[in-house]
Amino acid sequence: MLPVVQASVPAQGSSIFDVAREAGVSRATAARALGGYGSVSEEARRRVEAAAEKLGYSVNSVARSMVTGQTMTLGALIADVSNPFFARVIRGFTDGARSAGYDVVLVNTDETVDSEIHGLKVLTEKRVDGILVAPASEEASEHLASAVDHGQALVQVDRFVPGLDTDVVVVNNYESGYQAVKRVIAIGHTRIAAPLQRTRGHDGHANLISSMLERHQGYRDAMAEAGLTVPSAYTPPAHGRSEVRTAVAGMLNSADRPTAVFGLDDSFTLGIIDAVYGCDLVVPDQVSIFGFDDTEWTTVVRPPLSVIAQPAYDLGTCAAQALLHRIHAPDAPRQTHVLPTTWIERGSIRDLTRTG
Amino acid sequence: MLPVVQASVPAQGSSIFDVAREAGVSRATAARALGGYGSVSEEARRRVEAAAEKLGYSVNSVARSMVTGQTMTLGALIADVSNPFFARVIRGFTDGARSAGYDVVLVNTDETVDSEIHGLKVLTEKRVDGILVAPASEEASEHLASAVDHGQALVQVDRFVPGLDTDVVVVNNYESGYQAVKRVIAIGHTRIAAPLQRTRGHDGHANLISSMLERHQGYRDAMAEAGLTVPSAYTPPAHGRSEVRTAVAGMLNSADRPTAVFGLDDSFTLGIIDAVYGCDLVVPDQVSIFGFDDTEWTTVVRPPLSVIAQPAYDLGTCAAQALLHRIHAPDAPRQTHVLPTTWIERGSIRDLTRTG
DNA sequence: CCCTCTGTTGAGCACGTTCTCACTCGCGCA
DNA sequence: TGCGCGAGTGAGAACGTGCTCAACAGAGGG
Repeated sequence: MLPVVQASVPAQGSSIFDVAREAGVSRATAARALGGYGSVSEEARRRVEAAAEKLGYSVNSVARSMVTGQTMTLGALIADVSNPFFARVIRGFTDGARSAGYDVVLVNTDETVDSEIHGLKVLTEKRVDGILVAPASEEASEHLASAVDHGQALVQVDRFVPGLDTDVVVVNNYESGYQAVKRVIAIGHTRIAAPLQRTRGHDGHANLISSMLERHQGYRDAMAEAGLTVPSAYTPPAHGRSEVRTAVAGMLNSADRPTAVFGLDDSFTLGIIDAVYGCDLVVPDQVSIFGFDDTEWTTVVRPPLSVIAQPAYDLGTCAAQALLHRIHAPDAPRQTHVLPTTWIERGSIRDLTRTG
Repeated sequence: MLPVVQASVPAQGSSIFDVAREAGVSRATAARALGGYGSVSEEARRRVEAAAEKLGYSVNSVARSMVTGQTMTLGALIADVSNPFFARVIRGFTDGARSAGYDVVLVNTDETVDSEIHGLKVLTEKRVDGILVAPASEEASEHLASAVDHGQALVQVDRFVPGLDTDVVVVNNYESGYQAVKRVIAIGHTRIAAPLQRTRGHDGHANLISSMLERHQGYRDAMAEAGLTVPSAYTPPAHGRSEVRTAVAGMLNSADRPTAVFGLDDSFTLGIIDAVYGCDLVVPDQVSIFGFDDTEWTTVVRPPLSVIAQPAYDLGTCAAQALLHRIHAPDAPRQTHVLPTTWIERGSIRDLTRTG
């Protein structure tokens, strides 16, 4: 009877102990050869490398993390990856992390505080080295403050909780909204609408999002500065594309129809376009539209859409850099990075100062 | 001089040992109380829970993984999260994983074999319990085969490497392309174009992607079956929106202009629309367009776009389920899940059998 | 009184790695 | 010969957890 030949590549993976035995050296020597530290003879190094190759050895990062105290992993707590804006932020974040040898665990919160709390707990237990967060609420943020107190490296992106002592990476939402509306006023518009993000707090929390609030505040200040009043019907609270569609359809059918509508984000702008088409209105002749965030589709609608473009990818890379810097220097002063937006004039806004 | 009071919540986090000491019990008892196994007296349980609360104790998942051998983490090796299709797949995948207590590490490959190899290596070292992969190439896949041989749980999504022994979750790409083109032929079109995905192999690999190939094969078979010849100018190889735009603009300006153009994916369809607009052609009067994948913008272009909709989110959840099942039952027979697509008729295809 | 059974507890091993410490050996120099 | 020195090596600690094993106390039955 032939002896059973042991499989050269065990299913459960081989440890450095197996490599050492195969190479005929101790664990310490094998570790030195593979880890590239200490001093190892040329002969031993060759044998260890051959053994590792033969056994298909793969370092166990989990065990390494036990010793080093770092997981080389970052966490990302965002609303929804399938939202194109966050998708680009995440892409930038993973690229920035990866170039420094870090990987990213992704958690979606759907703007829900409960999910954010649970996600934060899981990421903490997984001992990620840092966390990117787009906070779900300005109000309910004790869990984030607690994480910061425990020394967790945190960076807030897109929006931020006032008073939370972390690095922040945002665009100038207030100024962008203010300037865009000012431009639209300058070409003769006086009736400008801007649906407001509706707070939805099934858990009793307000869910105020600073970025949306600031954009809207910029809009209101530009209106007020020009001496224009904003009827409350122009700022209906809504959540998501279909609610915006309904709300905007209502105001477009009213006697006091706005001449321009401002979409605070991608989904709002889509809802506004839906409503305009539903009311059979012509853009920009009968109603002008402008939005926040320049997604891929803004050039395939007719007329192409004028937008405030924000550098979503760069927000992600910048956040990664800030976070890695924080991990490296925990006590360095917190920084707020404000990235510039770009006004892209296309053809969706009518110039009312020109006749015809 | 006042004695220095030790911080109640140490920055580097407390272990179960600290909790046990605080509660005045042994590590084993504290572990039992917190882990909910074995038997612990009511008194001890209360003291341990109070101590854990006071110290802000958080289980160390890394150490737990050392013992249990599982990380409760899955990996995702996809081309690009900022691609809306993959963003939705990933959302479905993370949702499916999360509902079973798993988290997801995200790695982008940009359809590059080198990145895929490196990403697979990292995920393996991190000892993820399973990996979702949208293979970058049919040809260069030894690394994937090797992972399967080593017992790594793998599921292929959107596309697959023939002969690779894993679960597969796809849509019926061939049939979808075939049926769509057959419909278009049925309403009188004979000159139908479909730009082909260009293989870009800077590393010498072919980078053939089965999903794109199958859609295109369906198109060619439908054409052949109707006795229609496809000039090579109708299937220019291109990569990405701008290359497609250029290629399609060329054929639209030629004498042998197609009456309909089929976009094999989201970015192709966008490029086709770019070209049509650039040539000042009217859709569908002068040229018809239909595409694969129903993204959010397909209803805001005029006319709204007729598409083959695919359940991207469901692909993700289905892949998560398949992967979790595989982890639980490593030797169960491999399955291929084919999810249905939906033909959505909107208004971007002209019926040539009707006059006017 | 002794024995058994049950509830509760603590000691200690294992996971796989990184890294420190101590040891051996060969060589050069006083 | 004795000593120091450096290269190379192995033993072993540490990280924090899950879990097994043995011990111990108290209750209850014979």
